[in-house]
Amino acid sequence: MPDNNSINPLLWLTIRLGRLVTNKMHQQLGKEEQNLIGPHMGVLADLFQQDGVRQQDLAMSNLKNKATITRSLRFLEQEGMVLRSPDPTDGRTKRIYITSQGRQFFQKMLPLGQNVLAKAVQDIDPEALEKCQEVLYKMYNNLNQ
Amino acid sequence: MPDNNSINPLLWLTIRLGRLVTNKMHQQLGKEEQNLIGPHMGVLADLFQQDGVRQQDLAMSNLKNKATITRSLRFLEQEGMVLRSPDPTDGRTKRIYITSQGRQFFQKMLPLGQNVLAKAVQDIDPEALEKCQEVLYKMYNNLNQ
DNA sequence: GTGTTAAAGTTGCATTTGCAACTAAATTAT
DNA sequence: ATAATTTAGTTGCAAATGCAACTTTAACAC
Repeated sequence: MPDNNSINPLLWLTIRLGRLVTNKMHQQLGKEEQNLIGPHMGVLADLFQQDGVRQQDLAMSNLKNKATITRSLRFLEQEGMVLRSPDPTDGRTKRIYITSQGRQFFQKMLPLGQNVLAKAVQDIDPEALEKCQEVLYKMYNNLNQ
Repeated sequence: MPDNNSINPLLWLTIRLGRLVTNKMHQQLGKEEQNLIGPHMGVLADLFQQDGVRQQDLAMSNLKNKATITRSLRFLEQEGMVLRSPDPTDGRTKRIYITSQGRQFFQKMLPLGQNVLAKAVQDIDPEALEKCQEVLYKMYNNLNQ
């Protein structure tokens, strides 16, 4: 039976592990890169996987407010990492593209994620990890409706 | 073989799921409670489970900077949720206690977490969930060294 | 077609946050 | 014992964030 009078450990873990991974990723970055890109990494990561999207799309996938995305993109554009071009068929919309510089930069960051991952999964059965990932993915989809 | 040229889905999931759960918890709160306690909920949650701890302990378990904890506690103290009393044996340290008002308030919040949990885990095999939780716990401990 | 409603993005404002520098107290070295 | 180092907590500052209000454009109603 569910214990309604104490904190659920699964929710607690998702929140804290997410924060821990975020912090560790941030620590992996050098000082320059921390200031350069820290909190905007998620936006760049999304664009690395798919660009040409709208700011609203980035807001939803990043789970951040669209105003925050506006400012992240302004920053990333100043740094030459992304481009904003007006949508030809919808005057309200801007399509966001990652530049080759942005892509190169992000690619340099990928091994840092591998470092964090390696530490996170040490001594964990790969099959259990795979199953865990599937469950997390289901939880994500369940909640993100 | 590990794919070093793309974003690792497990890390991505931990970060995004944590953010999603945090957002959903926040949405569960009423307007008053959002302003009252939103980002300080984690501190109150920790104190609900164990109080009499130092601010530094709260910073570590919350994975936040100790300066942030200072300010969260100042806020929570003003709201009558916590007490700060000087440690009798160490003049640098303050011991933090949750008040009965704080405990009552947090207890009212617990069902909201159950709502989020119920949506998150729907249609997931309970045994798989249990295994997943164990893996997350291991990852947390691995990273938090 | 005109008027109404909805959507995409931006800005003002207040809050949260981390870092670095600081104070005060305890611990360690010598 | 005294000096140097470490630790707990606070504060100044700059950056990130969300909400609400706003502008501009599109979609819809009639």
